[in-house]
Amino acid sequence: MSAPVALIDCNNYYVSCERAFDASLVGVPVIVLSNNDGCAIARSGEAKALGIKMGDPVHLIRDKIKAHGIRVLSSNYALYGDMQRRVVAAIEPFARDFEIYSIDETFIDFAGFEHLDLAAHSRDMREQVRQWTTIPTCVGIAPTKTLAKLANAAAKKNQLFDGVADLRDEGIRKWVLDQFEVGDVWGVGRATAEKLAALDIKTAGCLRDMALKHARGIGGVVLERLIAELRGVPASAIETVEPQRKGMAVTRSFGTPITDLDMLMGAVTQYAMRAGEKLRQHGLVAGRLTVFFHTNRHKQDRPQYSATRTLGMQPMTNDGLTLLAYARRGVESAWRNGYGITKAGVMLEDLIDADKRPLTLFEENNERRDRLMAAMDEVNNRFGKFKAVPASQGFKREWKARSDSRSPNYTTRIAEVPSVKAR
DNA sequence: TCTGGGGTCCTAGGACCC
DNA sequence: TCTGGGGTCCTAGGACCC
Repeated sequence: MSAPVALIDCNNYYVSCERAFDASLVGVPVIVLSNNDGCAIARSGEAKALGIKMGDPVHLIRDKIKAHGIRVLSSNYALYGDMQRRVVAAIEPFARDFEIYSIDETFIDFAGFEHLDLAAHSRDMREQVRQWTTIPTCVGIAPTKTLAKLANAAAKKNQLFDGVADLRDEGIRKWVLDQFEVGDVWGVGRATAEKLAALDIKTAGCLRDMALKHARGIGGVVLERLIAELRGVPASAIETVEPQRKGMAVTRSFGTPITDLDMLMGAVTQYAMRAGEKLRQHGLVAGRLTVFFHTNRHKQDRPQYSATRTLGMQPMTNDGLTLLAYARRGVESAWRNGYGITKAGVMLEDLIDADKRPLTLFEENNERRDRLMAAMDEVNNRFGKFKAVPASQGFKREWKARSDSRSPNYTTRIAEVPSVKAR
């Protein structure tokens, strides 16, 4: 049998982070909203029990929120990102190697740990995370990542497991696989689940037993690999080094629709500058920029317009003002009067390390510009976002996303650190 | 009034080459 | 009747994930 892997996953992560600093949120239904306060992207157990679904638009559940006194919070990514560091620090001593898979999930390589009682070991790990961060977690152990995902889901769903499910045992594995729907399997989305259902493949157990050749026709190599994993044959390794990123994006919905070119330029200016900041943070340059904007697709009775412009950038760059110039060009060429634009974004592709950047013929010396960017980064880091901006960003930012009930930056801004009062 | 943001991977098809 | 056979590279779009 292949070496065991585990997945440790934080329960209701964003809500749990908020609860770590606000005891009044414990024991009551809580939801955390997406950017722009649009829909529910995290729910406490109590909120789930009230029937709030992942992604429910908040304006459609107003009645429920009111009737049950559900606490509603805007998302606070600075807090969640910082808490993740603490969670990972607690996990680290328990693992030989690990892969941070998402903001609330970490895969663990337990190769060489087989002599331990891994369930007990995992319970100790959960306890460590809880002690350091108050955040509750579940752990799934299995021979493959896909099975570890299912094990984790089983640990969350079934009290019997007491937070840690080990699917290395064939009998338990079979029992669990027959309990989960095919759409619950990691990598099976709605489209594939529908195709499989038409073939009467409805549970994870059925999917495991599907003929590989048949699977290839339905879901390509992806589904084929997934079935191998369900059978206990690893098709995806634990990636312990962070892979080079392929793209980077800054996109936002607007608090109110934009009908004016200058105002759209204001938003796009901010996104391009922010994209440049992200490039510099990661020590990268980009060779291609895409700018897009569109109307509200949920309002089909209104005039719709959607535009995308992709521009090659030579030389490759991470200079904010250069990115901005490309983005402006794209927006100008695509703009049409008479539409209410509700979302726009800047995306960067062809990323490489800044020090591997190919030099082009007759390239100018960029030292002054590099210093300007470094100075802007410094100002914005020290004094807060958007303190140093190009004039085209404007000062009003009327299109700014809503974020009406964001919690304080308890751990990342000194002025917002909670204080303990002596009595 | 009102529906997120940021990623990855795969596939099909076109352009181009020998 | 009938119009090569590979390759590579690039792009757009779909599907999926958290």
